[in-house]
Amino acid sequence: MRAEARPRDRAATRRRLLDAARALFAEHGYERVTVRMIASAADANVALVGRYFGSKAGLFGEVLRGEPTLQVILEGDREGLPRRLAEFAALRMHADPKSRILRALAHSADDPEIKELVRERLRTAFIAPLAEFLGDDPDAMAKARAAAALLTGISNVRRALGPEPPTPGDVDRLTAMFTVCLDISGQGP
Amino acid sequence: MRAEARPRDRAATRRRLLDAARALFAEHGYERVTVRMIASAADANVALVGRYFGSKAGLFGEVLRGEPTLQVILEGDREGLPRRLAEFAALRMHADPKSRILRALAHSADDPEIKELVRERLRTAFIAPLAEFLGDDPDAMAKARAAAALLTGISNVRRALGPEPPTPGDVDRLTAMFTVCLDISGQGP
DNA sequence: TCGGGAAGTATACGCTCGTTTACTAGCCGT
DNA sequence: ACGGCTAGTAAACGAGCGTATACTTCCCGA
Repeated sequence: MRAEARPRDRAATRRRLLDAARALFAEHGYERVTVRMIASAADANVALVGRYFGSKAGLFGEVLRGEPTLQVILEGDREGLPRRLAEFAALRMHADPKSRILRALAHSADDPEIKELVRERLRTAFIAPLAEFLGDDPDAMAKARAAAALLTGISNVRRALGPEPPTPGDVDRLTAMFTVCLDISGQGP
Repeated sequence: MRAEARPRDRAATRRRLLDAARALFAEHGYERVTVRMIASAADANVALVGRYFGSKAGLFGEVLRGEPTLQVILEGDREGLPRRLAEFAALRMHADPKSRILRALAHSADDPEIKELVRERLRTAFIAPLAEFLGDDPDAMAKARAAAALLTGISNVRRALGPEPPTPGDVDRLTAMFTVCLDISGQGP
């Protein structure tokens, strides 16, 4: 199949590889994805991964760098934050392809280079913004860490046990957990 | 070195392999551990893994089967459970070699056979006992799942960001999170 | 004592991985 | 129109993986 050839376009091919890598890394994590899988999904040649991104790790790094942060969830009132986090964790994190990168964070390699990329990403995209949102609370970092633990843990369990759709009760429970985690007293409806 | 030979003892060798596998799987997860690493750590020959356990997956399954459940933590009063869980998550889970297997659960393969082993283990060793402890609450399963999510997530974050020793405040925060998660009203000192 | 079975060993097989190299083919300015 | 930069390709490399096989070494009971 694929009878007709594609025009030769470095930028477009690079983007196709990046998109394919983003989807696959989010779905399976770093180690379970091969450069051949990425190239195949992008309908490109394997060698181009090396050519355009240096290496598989370089490509992974660029994927991480391009992923959105938690900024969207943080925009809004303080009282509603726990529920926004809970809804993100229960509903959006797995459905929205732009948010699934957190799954990859949860089960990636202990290859030092990759580990450093993941660490940096988890800090700058999640914990640091959340801590900043919490203000000058001296425990802000610890609270953000605990929230990150809950968020990634939800991803783990859903992955291991099956992605059954969460009930409203589940979202309420997660909301309560985020509330006490972040020490936010106000409670939504 | 190792100048003198060991007596030939099938049972002992098997046990050494099992112990080495348990430690390594707990430390690195299923995929990052090779049968050669296990054999080397056990000071045994690679082929014996296949001989005694059938395959790497078979060995992994036997490791999981031999791991203790949460039973020890569940023994005790209902009000103290959240704190026992929090202390386990913050302190014992990473220090006690007998408990570290939960780390492996968090970042293991999506090879179907391994995935099923992990799923089964997570259910029978953690979620099911915890749900049973909670009584005939119709939400018991959902609560246990959320608790499992928090527990494995803590492992993730500690692994990714570094295992800095948790502060008493961290344990208090986790206690509060487990409390609202399991909907246990009583609060310890 | 000595032969057979079992414990343990060395090694090779087939495969997949990330990466690299040598090559082909298309476009564009002159 | 054509030569040269460049996107894209095919294939191979070396390493590491799980596994299987043929072999050696040891012990113990007849």
